[in-house]
Amino acid sequence: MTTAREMFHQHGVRGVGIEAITEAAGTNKMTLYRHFASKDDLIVECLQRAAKESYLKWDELERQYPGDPKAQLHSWIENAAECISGDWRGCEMANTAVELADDDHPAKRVIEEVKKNHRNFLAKLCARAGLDQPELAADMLGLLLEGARISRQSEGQEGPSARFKRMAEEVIATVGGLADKA
Amino acid sequence: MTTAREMFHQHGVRGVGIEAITEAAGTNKMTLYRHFASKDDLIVECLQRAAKESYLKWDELERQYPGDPKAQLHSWIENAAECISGDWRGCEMANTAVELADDDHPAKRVIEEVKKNHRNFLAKLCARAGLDQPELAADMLGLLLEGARISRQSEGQEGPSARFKRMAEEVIATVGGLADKA
DNA sequence: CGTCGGTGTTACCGGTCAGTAACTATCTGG
DNA sequence: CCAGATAGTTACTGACCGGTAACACCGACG
Repeated sequence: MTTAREMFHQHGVRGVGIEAITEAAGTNKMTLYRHFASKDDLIVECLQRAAKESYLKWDELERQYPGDPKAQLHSWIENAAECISGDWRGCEMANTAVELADDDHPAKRVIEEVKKNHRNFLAKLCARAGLDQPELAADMLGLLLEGARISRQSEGQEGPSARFKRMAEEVIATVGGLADKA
Repeated sequence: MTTAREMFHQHGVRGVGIEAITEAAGTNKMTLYRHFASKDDLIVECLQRAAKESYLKWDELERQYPGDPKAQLHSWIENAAECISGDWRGCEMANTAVELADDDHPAKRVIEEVKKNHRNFLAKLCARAGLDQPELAADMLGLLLEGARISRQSEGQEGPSARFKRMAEEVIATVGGLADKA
Protein backbone atom coordinates (compact mmCIF):
# COMPACT_ATOMS: atom_id res chain seq x y z
CA MET A 1 0.00 0.00 0.00
CA THR A 2 2.91 2.29 0.67
CA THR A 3 4.04 1.18 -2.75
CA ALA A 4 0.67 2.19 -4.18
CA ARG A 5 1.04 5.69 -2.82
CA GLU A 6 4.52 6.05 -4.22
CA MET A 7 3.50 4.85 -7.65
CA PHE A 8 0.32 6.88 -7.76
CA HIS A 9 2.34 9.89 -6.85
CA GLN A 10 5.15 9.20 -9.28
CA HIS A 11 3.13 8.31 -12.35
CA GLY A 12 -0.27 9.70 -11.52
CA VAL A 13 -3.35 7.71 -10.57
CA ARG A 14 -4.34 7.39 -14.20
CA GLY A 15 -0.86 6.61 -15.39
CA VAL A 16 -0.24 3.45 -13.45
CA GLY A 17 -2.12 0.19 -13.51
CA ILE A 18 -3.15 -2.10 -10.71
CA GLU A 19 -0.87 -4.80 -12.01
CA ALA A 20 2.18 -2.56 -11.95
CA ILE A 21 1.48 -1.58 -8.37
CA THR A 22 1.00 -5.09 -7.07
CA GLU A 23 4.02 -6.30 -8.96
CA ALA A 24 6.16 -3.55 -7.47
CA ALA A 25 4.79 -4.42 -4.05
CA GLY A 26 5.81 -8.04 -4.52
CA THR A 27 2.30 -9.39 -4.67
CA ASN A 28 -0.46 -9.77 -7.22
CA LYS A 29 -3.78 -8.41 -8.35
CA MET A 30 -6.04 -10.88 -6.56
CA THR A 31 -4.59 -10.16 -3.14
CA LEU A 32 -5.15 -6.50 -3.71
CA TYR A 33 -8.74 -6.97 -4.77
CA ARG A 34 -9.40 -8.94 -1.60
CA HIS A 35 -8.57 -5.82 0.41
CA PHE A 36 -9.90 -3.08 -1.82
CA ALA A 37 -13.13 -3.05 -3.73
CA SER A 38 -11.80 -1.22 -6.75
CA LYS A 39 -9.03 0.99 -7.98
CA ASP A 40 -11.00 4.05 -7.00
CA ASP A 41 -11.32 2.61 -3.54
CA LEU A 42 -7.58 2.12 -3.36
CA ILE A 43 -7.04 5.71 -4.44
CA VAL A 44 -9.38 6.98 -1.76
CA GLU A 45 -7.72 4.95 0.95
CA CYS A 46 -4.29 6.11 -0.15
CA LEU A 47 -5.44 9.70 0.08
CA GLN A 48 -6.97 9.10 3.47
CA ARG A 49 -3.72 7.69 4.71
CA ALA A 50 -1.92 10.73 3.34
CA ALA A 51 -4.48 12.91 5.09
CA LYS A 52 -3.87 11.20 8.39
CA GLU A 53 -0.14 11.74 7.97
CA SER A 54 -0.71 15.42 7.40
CA TYR A 55 -2.87 15.74 10.48
CA LEU A 56 -0.20 14.03 12.56
CA LYS A 57 2.44 16.30 11.15
CA TRP A 58 0.43 19.38 12.03
CA ASP A 59 -0.11 18.16 15.53
CA GLU A 60 3.56 17.43 15.92
CA LEU A 61 4.35 20.87 14.61
CA GLU A 62 2.27 22.45 17.34
CA ARG A 63 3.69 20.19 19.99
CA GLN A 64 7.22 20.97 18.91
CA TYR A 65 6.97 24.61 19.84
CA PRO A 66 4.27 24.79 22.50
CA GLY A 67 3.00 28.29 23.16
CA ASP A 68 5.21 29.73 20.42
CA PRO A 69 2.97 30.17 17.38
CA LYS A 70 5.59 32.22 15.54
CA ALA A 71 8.01 29.33 15.71
CA GLN A 72 5.24 27.01 14.63
CA LEU A 73 4.64 29.17 11.61
CA HIS A 74 8.29 29.22 10.67
CA SER A 75 8.46 25.51 11.20
CA TRP A 76 5.53 25.10 8.87
CA ILE A 77 7.41 27.08 6.23
CA GLU A 78 10.46 24.92 6.70
CA ASN A 79 8.34 21.84 6.39
CA ALA A 80 6.58 23.09 3.28
CA ALA A 81 9.85 24.03 1.64
CA GLU A 82 11.07 20.49 2.14
CA CYS A 83 7.97 19.17 0.41
CA ILE A 84 8.89 21.24 -2.61
CA SER A 85 12.60 20.73 -2.81
CA GLY A 86 12.47 16.96 -2.62
CA ASP A 87 12.21 14.78 -5.64
CA TRP A 88 8.47 14.74 -5.17
CA ARG A 89 6.04 15.43 -7.88
CA GLY A 90 3.91 18.06 -6.21
CA CYS A 91 1.02 17.42 -3.88
CA GLU A 92 -0.68 14.04 -3.89
CA MET A 93 -4.03 15.64 -3.26
CA ALA A 94 -3.84 18.44 -5.79
CA ASN A 95 -2.39 16.20 -8.49
CA THR A 96 -5.13 13.66 -8.00
CA ALA A 97 -7.74 16.40 -8.12
CA VAL A 98 -6.38 17.48 -11.49
CA GLU A 99 -6.31 13.97 -12.85
CA LEU A 100 -9.78 13.09 -11.68
CA ALA A 101 -11.73 15.51 -13.81
CA ASP A 102 -14.99 14.03 -12.64
CA ASP A 103 -16.32 16.09 -9.74
CA ASP A 104 -18.35 13.19 -8.41
CA HIS A 105 -15.35 11.03 -7.72
CA PRO A 106 -15.30 9.99 -4.05
CA ALA A 107 -11.67 11.05 -3.76
CA LYS A 108 -12.70 14.64 -4.34
CA ARG A 109 -14.45 14.79 -1.00
CA VAL A 110 -11.33 13.63 0.82
CA ILE A 111 -9.20 16.16 -1.00
CA GLU A 112 -11.56 19.03 -0.34
CA GLU A 113 -11.73 18.21 3.34
CA VAL A 114 -7.97 18.05 3.76
CA LYS A 115 -7.43 21.30 1.93
CA LYS A 116 -10.07 23.04 4.02
CA ASN A 117 -8.50 21.70 7.21
CA HIS A 118 -5.10 22.84 6.06
CA ARG A 119 -6.41 26.32 5.47
CA ASN A 120 -8.04 26.44 8.88
CA PHE A 121 -4.90 25.18 10.51
CA LEU A 122 -2.87 27.90 8.83
CA ALA A 123 -5.40 30.55 9.79
CA LYS A 124 -5.23 29.37 13.38
CA LEU A 125 -1.45 29.58 13.39
CA CYS A 126 -1.51 33.02 11.81
CA ALA A 127 -4.06 34.30 14.28
CA ARG A 128 -2.19 32.92 17.26
CA ALA A 129 1.01 34.44 15.94
CA GLY A 130 -0.68 37.80 16.19
CA LEU A 131 -0.69 38.60 12.51
CA ASP A 132 -2.80 41.55 11.57
CA GLN A 133 -4.75 39.83 8.83
CA PRO A 134 -4.54 36.16 9.70
CA GLU A 135 -7.17 35.02 7.22
CA LEU A 136 -5.49 36.81 4.35
CA ALA A 137 -2.06 35.58 5.35
CA ALA A 138 -3.31 32.01 5.64
CA ASP A 139 -4.83 32.15 2.17
CA MET A 140 -1.62 33.54 0.75
CA LEU A 141 0.61 30.97 2.42
CA GLY A 142 -1.67 28.19 1.27
CA LEU A 143 -1.83 29.37 -2.32
CA LEU A 144 1.89 30.07 -2.44
CA LEU A 145 2.59 26.51 -1.36
CA GLU A 146 0.05 25.11 -3.78
CA GLY A 147 1.49 27.20 -6.57
CA ALA A 148 5.05 26.25 -5.73
CA ARG A 149 4.23 22.58 -5.84
CA ILE A 150 2.57 22.94 -9.21
CA SER A 151 5.21 25.22 -10.63
CA ARG A 152 7.81 22.64 -9.79
CA GLN A 153 6.16 20.32 -12.28
CA SER A 154 6.05 22.93 -15.01
CA GLU A 155 9.33 24.73 -14.54
CA GLY A 156 11.40 22.28 -12.56
CA GLN A 157 13.32 22.79 -9.37
CA GLU A 158 15.06 25.96 -10.49
CA GLY A 159 11.86 27.92 -11.05
CA PRO A 160 10.01 30.25 -8.71
CA SER A 161 9.29 27.37 -6.37
CA ALA A 162 12.92 27.53 -5.28
CA ARG A 163 12.20 30.91 -3.72
CA PHE A 164 9.18 29.72 -1.78
CA LYS A 165 10.75 30.11 1.63
CA ARG A 166 11.66 33.73 1.03
CA MET A 167 8.16 34.49 -0.24
CA ALA A 168 6.49 32.85 2.72
CA GLU A 169 8.69 34.74 5.15
CA GLU A 170 7.87 37.92 3.30
CA VAL A 171 4.18 37.22 3.72
CA ILE A 172 4.27 36.78 7.45
CA ALA A 173 6.69 39.68 7.79
CA THR A 174 4.85 42.30 5.77
CA VAL A 175 1.36 41.23 4.84
CA GLY A 176 -0.09 40.14 8.13
CA GLY A 177 2.80 41.01 10.34
CA LEU A 178 2.20 44.67 10.99
CA ALA A 179 1.73 43.71 14.60
CA ASP A 180 5.51 43.40 14.72
CA LYS A 181 5.96 47.08 14.18
CA ALA A 182 3.20 48.18 16.50
CA MET B 1 -9.21 21.80 -32.93
CA THR B 2 -10.86 24.39 -30.74
CA THR B 3 -13.01 21.47 -29.68
CA ALA B 4 -9.91 19.49 -28.85
CA ARG B 5 -8.67 22.21 -26.55
CA GLU B 6 -11.98 22.45 -24.79
CA MET B 7 -12.24 18.74 -24.26
CA PHE B 8 -8.63 18.31 -23.20
CA HIS B 9 -9.18 21.07 -20.72
CA GLN B 10 -12.50 19.76 -19.45
CA HIS B 11 -11.64 16.10 -19.07
CA GLY B 12 -7.87 16.13 -19.07
CA VAL B 13 -5.61 14.98 -21.87
CA ARG B 14 -5.60 11.47 -20.52
CA GLY B 15 -9.29 11.42 -19.78
CA VAL B 16 -10.58 11.95 -23.28
CA GLY B 17 -10.09 9.85 -26.36
CA ILE B 18 -9.39 10.85 -29.91
CA GLU B 19 -12.71 9.45 -31.00
CA ALA B 20 -14.66 11.57 -28.51
CA ILE B 21 -12.89 14.70 -29.69
CA THR B 22 -13.46 14.15 -33.38
CA GLU B 23 -17.05 13.18 -32.76
CA ALA B 24 -17.67 16.33 -30.77
CA ALA B 25 -16.03 18.31 -33.55
CA GLY B 26 -18.37 16.78 -36.10
CA THR B 27 -15.71 14.80 -37.94
CA ASN B 28 -13.88 11.52 -37.50
CA LYS B 29 -10.60 9.97 -36.51
CA MET B 30 -9.07 9.62 -39.98
CA THR B 31 -9.44 13.28 -40.82
CA LEU B 32 -7.70 14.16 -37.60
CA TYR B 33 -4.82 11.79 -38.22
CA ARG B 34 -4.28 13.35 -41.63
CA HIS B 35 -3.47 16.63 -39.87
CA PHE B 36 -1.75 15.44 -36.73
CA ALA B 37 0.79 12.68 -36.45
CA SER B 38 -0.40 11.42 -33.08
CA LYS B 39 -2.37 12.31 -30.01
CA ASP B 40 0.76 13.70 -28.41
CA ASP B 41 1.25 15.86 -31.44
CA LEU B 42 -2.28 17.17 -31.11
CA ILE B 43 -1.68 17.96 -27.46
CA VAL B 44 1.48 19.87 -28.26
CA GLU B 45 -0.20 21.91 -30.96
CA CYS B 46 -3.11 22.70 -28.69
CA LEU B 47 -0.73 23.97 -26.06
CA GLN B 48 1.18 25.99 -28.61
CA ARG B 49 -2.03 27.64 -29.71
CA ALA B 50 -2.82 28.39 -26.08
CA ALA B 51 0.65 29.83 -25.68
CA LYS B 52 0.17 32.11 -28.66
CA GLU B 53 -3.09 33.34 -27.19
CA SER B 54 -1.35 34.16 -23.95
CA TYR B 55 1.39 36.10 -25.69
CA LEU B 56 -1.20 38.10 -27.59
CA LYS B 57 -3.07 38.82 -24.39
CA TRP B 58 0.07 40.09 -22.71
CA ASP B 59 0.86 42.34 -25.62
CA GLU B 60 -2.65 43.69 -25.61
CA LEU B 61 -2.39 44.29 -21.90
CA GLU B 62 0.67 46.45 -22.41
CA ARG B 63 -0.88 48.29 -25.32
CA GLN B 64 -4.03 48.98 -23.35
CA TYR B 65 -2.24 51.17 -20.80
CA PRO B 66 0.84 52.48 -22.59
CA GLY B 67 3.41 53.97 -20.26
CA ASP B 68 1.35 53.10 -17.20
CA PRO B 69 2.89 49.91 -15.79
CA LYS B 70 0.86 50.16 -12.58
CA ALA B 71 -2.36 50.02 -14.56
CA GLN B 72 -0.92 47.14 -16.56
CA LEU B 73 -0.24 45.28 -13.36
CA HIS B 74 -3.73 45.84 -12.06
CA SER B 75 -5.14 44.85 -15.40
CA TRP B 76 -3.11 41.65 -15.20
CA ILE B 77 -4.66 40.92 -11.81
CA GLU B 78 -8.12 41.54 -13.20
CA ASN B 79 -7.39 39.26 -16.08
CA ALA B 80 -6.01 36.53 -13.85
CA ALA B 81 -8.99 36.73 -11.53
CA GLU B 82 -11.27 36.14 -14.49
CA CYS B 83 -9.32 33.04 -15.39
CA ILE B 84 -10.06 31.68 -11.94
CA SER B 85 -13.66 32.67 -11.48
CA GLY B 86 -14.86 31.23 -14.76
CA ASP B 87 -16.06 27.70 -15.12
CA TRP B 88 -12.59 26.71 -16.20
CA ARG B 89 -10.72 23.84 -14.78
CA GLY B 90 -7.48 25.54 -13.87
CA CYS B 91 -4.59 26.18 -16.22
CA GLU B 92 -4.29 24.14 -19.40
CA MET B 93 -0.53 24.12 -19.10
CA ALA B 94 -0.23 23.22 -15.45
CA ASN B 95 -2.95 20.58 -15.63
CA THR B 96 -1.27 18.94 -18.59
CA ALA B 97 2.06 19.02 -16.81
CA VAL B 98 0.50 17.16 -13.92
CA GLU B 99 -1.14 14.60 -16.14
CA LEU B 100 1.96 13.95 -18.22
CA ALA B 101 4.14 12.44 -15.54
CA ASP B 102 6.80 11.63 -18.10
CA ASP B 103 9.37 14.42 -18.11
CA ASP B 104 10.44 13.62 -21.65
CA HIS B 105 7.08 14.40 -23.18
CA PRO B 106 7.45 17.06 -25.87
CA ALA B 107 4.61 19.05 -24.35
CA LYS B 108 6.73 19.67 -21.28
CA ARG B 109 9.09 21.89 -23.23
CA VAL B 110 6.22 24.07 -24.42
CA ILE B 111 4.82 24.36 -20.92
CA GLU B 112 8.15 25.23 -19.38
CA GLU B 113 8.79 27.91 -21.95
CA VAL B 114 5.41 29.56 -21.49
CA LYS B 115 5.74 29.55 -17.73
CA LYS B 116 9.20 31.07 -17.91
CA ASN B 117 7.99 33.76 -20.27
CA HIS B 118 5.07 34.50 -18.01
CA ARG B 119 7.39 34.93 -15.08
CA ASN B 120 9.65 37.24 -17.04
CA PHE B 121 6.69 39.24 -18.24
CA LEU B 122 5.50 39.67 -14.67
CA ALA B 123 8.96 40.64 -13.49
CA LYS B 124 9.14 43.25 -16.24
CA LEU B 125 5.80 44.72 -15.24
CA CYS B 126 6.77 44.77 -11.58
CA ALA B 127 10.09 46.42 -12.30
CA ARG B 128 8.53 49.05 -14.54
CA ALA B 129 5.89 49.71 -11.91
CA GLY B 130 8.71 50.70 -9.59
CA LEU B 131 8.22 47.93 -7.09
CA ASP B 132 11.02 47.58 -4.60
CA GLN B 133 11.55 43.88 -5.08
CA PRO B 134 10.22 43.19 -8.56
CA GLU B 135 11.65 39.69 -8.82
CA LEU B 136 10.16 38.62 -5.53
CA ALA B 137 6.81 40.21 -6.30
CA ALA B 138 6.71 38.54 -9.72
CA ASP B 139 7.39 35.15 -8.19
CA MET B 140 4.69 35.69 -5.62
CA LEU B 141 2.09 36.85 -8.11
CA GLY B 142 2.90 33.92 -10.35
CA LEU B 143 2.69 31.34 -7.61
CA LEU B 144 -0.46 32.87 -6.15
CA LEU B 145 -2.15 32.58 -9.52
CA GLU B 146 -0.88 29.07 -10.03
CA GLY B 147 -2.03 28.11 -6.56
CA ALA B 148 -5.43 29.72 -7.02
CA ARG B 149 -6.04 27.81 -10.22
CA ILE B 150 -5.14 24.54 -8.57
CA SER B 151 -7.00 25.26 -5.38
CA ARG B 152 -10.13 25.85 -7.39
CA GLN B 153 -10.00 22.23 -8.45
CA SER B 154 -9.54 20.97 -4.91
CA GLU B 155 -11.75 23.30 -2.93
CA GLY B 156 -14.10 24.71 -5.54
CA GLN B 157 -14.95 28.30 -6.31
CA GLU B 158 -15.62 29.29 -2.71
CA GLY B 159 -12.14 28.44 -1.46
CA PRO B 160 -9.10 30.68 -1.12
CA SER B 161 -8.98 31.20 -4.86
CA ALA B 162 -11.99 33.49 -4.46
CA ARG B 163 -9.76 35.92 -2.58
CA PHE B 164 -7.03 35.96 -5.21
CA LYS B 165 -7.57 39.56 -6.24
CA ARG B 166 -7.20 40.85 -2.72
CA MET B 167 -4.04 38.82 -2.20
CA ALA B 168 -2.48 40.03 -5.41
CA GLU B 169 -3.25 43.63 -4.58
CA GLU B 170 -1.75 43.07 -1.17
CA VAL B 171 1.42 41.78 -2.76
CA ILE B 172 1.99 44.78 -4.98
CA ALA B 173 0.92 47.11 -2.20
CA THR B 174 3.10 45.81 0.61
CA VAL B 175 5.66 43.32 -0.57
CA GLY B 176 7.29 45.07 -3.43
CA GLY B 177 5.50 48.36 -3.17
CA LEU B 178 7.58 50.14 -0.58
CA ALA B 179 8.44 52.61 -3.26
CA ASP B 180 4.96 53.98 -2.72
CA LYS B 181 5.82 55.13 0.72
CA ALA B 182 9.24 56.48 -0.15
C1' DC C 1 -14.71 14.44 -68.86
C1' DG C 2 -10.99 12.92 -65.90
C1' DT C 3 -8.26 13.02 -62.07
C1' DC C 4 -6.78 14.52 -57.94
C1' DG C 5 -6.69 16.38 -53.16
C1' DG C 6 -9.30 16.31 -49.23
C1' DT C 7 -13.11 14.10 -46.52
C1' DG C 8 -16.17 10.49 -44.56
C1' DT C 9 -17.02 5.55 -43.34
C1' DT C 10 -16.24 1.09 -41.68
C1' DA C 11 -13.72 -2.28 -40.01
C1' DC C 12 -9.87 -3.78 -38.00
C1' DC C 13 -5.19 -4.58 -35.18
C1' DG C 14 -2.64 -4.61 -31.05
C1' DG C 15 -2.17 -3.27 -26.71
C1' DT C 16 -3.56 -2.07 -22.06
C1' DC C 17 -6.32 -2.27 -18.21
C1' DA C 18 -9.94 -3.14 -14.51
C1' DG C 19 -11.94 -6.79 -12.51
C1' DT C 20 -13.24 -12.00 -11.93
C1' DA C 21 -13.02 -17.14 -11.65
C1' DA C 22 -11.08 -21.34 -10.21
C1' DC C 23 -7.60 -23.63 -8.31
C1' DT C 24 -3.53 -24.37 -5.44
C1' DA C 25 -0.27 -23.42 -1.66
C1' DT C 26 0.75 -21.88 2.86
C1' DC C 27 0.12 -20.91 7.54
C1' DT C 28 -2.69 -20.60 11.49
C1' DG C 29 -5.12 -22.11 15.69
C1' DG C 30 -7.37 -25.85 17.98
C1' DC D 1 -3.53 -33.55 12.35
C1' DC D 2 -7.19 -31.07 10.56
C1' DA D 3 -10.05 -26.85 9.23
C1' DG D 4 -10.27 -22.49 7.80
C1' DA D 5 -8.63 -18.36 6.51
C1' DT D 6 -5.32 -15.97 3.75
C1' DA D 7 -2.26 -15.45 -0.22
C1' DG D 8 -0.31 -16.87 -4.95
C1' DT D 9 -1.01 -18.26 -9.78
C1' DT D 10 -2.92 -18.49 -14.22
C1' DA D 11 -6.07 -17.48 -17.33
C1' DC D 12 -9.77 -15.12 -18.79
C1' DT D 13 -13.52 -11.37 -20.08
C1' DG D 14 -14.97 -7.09 -21.69
C1' DA D 15 -14.09 -2.70 -22.51
C1' DC D 16 -11.47 1.13 -24.22
C1' DC D 17 -8.12 3.35 -26.96
C1' DG D 18 -4.45 4.76 -30.30
C1' DG D 19 -3.52 4.12 -34.81
C1' DT D 20 -4.05 2.05 -39.67
C1' DA D 21 -6.03 0.10 -44.05
C1' DA D 22 -9.13 0.12 -47.72
C1' DC D 23 -12.61 2.13 -50.07
C1' DA D 24 -16.34 5.23 -51.37
C1' DC D 25 -17.44 10.22 -51.86
C1' DC D 26 -17.30 14.95 -53.53
C1' DG D 27 -15.62 19.26 -55.17
C1' DA D 28 -12.23 21.83 -58.03
C1' DC D 29 -9.53 22.57 -61.80
C1' DG D 30 -7.49 21.33 -66.24
